[in-house]
Amino acid sequence: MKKILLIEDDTDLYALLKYNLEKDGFQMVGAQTGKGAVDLCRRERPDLILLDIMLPDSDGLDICKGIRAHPDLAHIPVIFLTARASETDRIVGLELGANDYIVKPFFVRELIARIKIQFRQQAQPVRALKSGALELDRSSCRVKLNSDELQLTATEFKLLEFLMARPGVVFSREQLLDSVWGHDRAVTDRTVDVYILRLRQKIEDDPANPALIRSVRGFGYSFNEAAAVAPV
Amino acid sequence: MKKILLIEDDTDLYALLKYNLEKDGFQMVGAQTGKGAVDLCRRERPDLILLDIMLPDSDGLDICKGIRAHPDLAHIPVIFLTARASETDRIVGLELGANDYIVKPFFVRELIARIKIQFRQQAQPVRALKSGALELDRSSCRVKLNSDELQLTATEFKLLEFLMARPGVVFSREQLLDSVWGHDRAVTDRTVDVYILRLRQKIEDDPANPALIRSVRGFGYSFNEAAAVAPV
DNA sequence: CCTGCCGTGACAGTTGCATGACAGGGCGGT
DNA sequence: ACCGCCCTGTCATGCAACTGTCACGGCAGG
Repeated sequence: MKKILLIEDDTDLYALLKYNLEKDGFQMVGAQTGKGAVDLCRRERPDLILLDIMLPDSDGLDICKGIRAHPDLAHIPVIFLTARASETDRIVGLELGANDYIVKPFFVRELIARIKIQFRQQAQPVRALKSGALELDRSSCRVKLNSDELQLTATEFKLLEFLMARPGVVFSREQLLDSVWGHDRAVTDRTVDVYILRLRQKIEDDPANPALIRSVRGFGYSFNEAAAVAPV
Repeated sequence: MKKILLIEDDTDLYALLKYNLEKDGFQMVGAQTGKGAVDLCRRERPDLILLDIMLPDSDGLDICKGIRAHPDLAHIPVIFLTARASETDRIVGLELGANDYIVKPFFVRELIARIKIQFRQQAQPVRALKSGALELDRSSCRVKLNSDELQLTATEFKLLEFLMARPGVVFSREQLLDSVWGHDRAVTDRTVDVYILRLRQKIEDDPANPALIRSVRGFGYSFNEAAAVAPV
């Protein structure tokens, strides 16, 4: 869950945002004053900061500068919320290191969408498939079974990746050839059998009694969706 | 220099933006129609896309969807430029994968500031990369192995930097050529092999048994994420 | 029982990668 | 402007691993 620090002196707006953002699943911490905002930030380590520029006791721009100057906090996205709509204000705010600049009044849902953009950009592109003891990591092209790394060939990997991404769905040999081998390849459909065999020998505890890759006589093969919840 | 793709049918606005952005040091390519925008993108490989939503022949939202669906283009930031200011339009645009949504009329300088934010976020804040005995310093372009400085050529450095910044992730030769050499270079993919070889000869204790740069047969190469915690 | 589908082992052919050598060219020094 | 060095990119080669096919046998279902 992402933690958002909200610094806004307007009580009504503060409550409105807190309510809506919590409803959207964010954890909210906040202050209605700018004093000690950088310290608060150091303590709370939020994932994002919503910052009013015009605060009664201090300037949001200075707070932003302070955050950007702090090496441990500099990476945290800052979104300005402000009534200052002039061109100069916008430029100054954006060039000061803010990640977005939203002019009041604004739509709450647009704010939420813009917050999510900040998180989306941080999102790790780790794309892993997991099913019980079997783990497949697309980015590193590694497959683990009970934390032991398996040595799969390229075709074996692509076939397993395709099946694991669609658990429970049965694919004919022709479909697998199209999707894994490529439409242009002229390959016998029995080739699929052989690769299923090789995969089973590597990933199944008992290749003769396959628990992960299911043969569907007359149709093809599928990755067993129940494998994830299979008892020991 | 950053390359920006501008898709905007309004001739005046097109010219205005092209002029101002080029004055700011960006390389501009563009189209005044949405037809074949994704293909254009694949050819040009821009660093950012400015996209009008309402085009005479197609929908900017669809173009954005097409770009996000293409694995090689999905990472490119997209900024919508549009006269559609309603809440729903904004939300749809932002949730479709756009990185920003700017409502016409807008300030050109604000647009430029927002473009720069996209590039700022891409910039790696990490000055130094470290993995076990290997250290790479971006600012000084130096690489040390066990505190001994290595003499790397420019291409070797860029390749190592790219791989070390993304440990564990496997990249195809084509991706490496795109990212390290530049997509416009006409270079054989075997060139990558040679540079991997040269890097290994310099950074690996035993180049024949590489511990840092991993070959993934059929896929490409990756920097070994386990290298940092490798036992003695 | 019989037909057709599937599992399995072996094998020839092909691909992919590591490596050494080499020509062209850019860049710095003079 | 000239020269030379080092970088750059390509090629040829050899080896190891992977790929795809076949043939045989077993099993399931009708």
